[in-house]
Amino acid sequence: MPEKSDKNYRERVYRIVRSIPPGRVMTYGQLAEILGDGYTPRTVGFVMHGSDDKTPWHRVLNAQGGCSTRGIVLPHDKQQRMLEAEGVCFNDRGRCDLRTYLWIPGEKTRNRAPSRKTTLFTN
DNA sequence: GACTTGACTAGAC
DNA sequence: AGTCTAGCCAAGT
Repeated sequence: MPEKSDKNYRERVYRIVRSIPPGRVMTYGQLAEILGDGYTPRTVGFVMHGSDDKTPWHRVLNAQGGCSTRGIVLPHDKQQRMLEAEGVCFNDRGRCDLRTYLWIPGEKTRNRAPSRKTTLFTN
């Protein structure tokens, strides 16, 4: 149980993000839900903004399976490229299939399903 | 201490 | 399928 220290929750976020294996991705909402203490995707995003090089921030995507870097200093292509290097396939719209690549902590690693026509989860 | 901004999301139109 | 709105929390001003 964290004591709700100032920067404790941030480390918690980093820790979770670091636990994401290569070739897998997580969403801000998912992270917020894991944190649970009333944290929201916004907060997670803000934390990720100050992530270190040790944190695989590129494995964190938005709920739509795309990069929400909002064109700050990070070229969205960069993140996509890094993920592609790890085996994540993106469609023409720059979105990956979360149903296939979404990582859920605690779940067993399952083989990556073959690209099923790049159908989006929320059709 | 109030106001604004931000690497978000879900729901409504 | 795309656009708009409201809710949410933390940090900076």
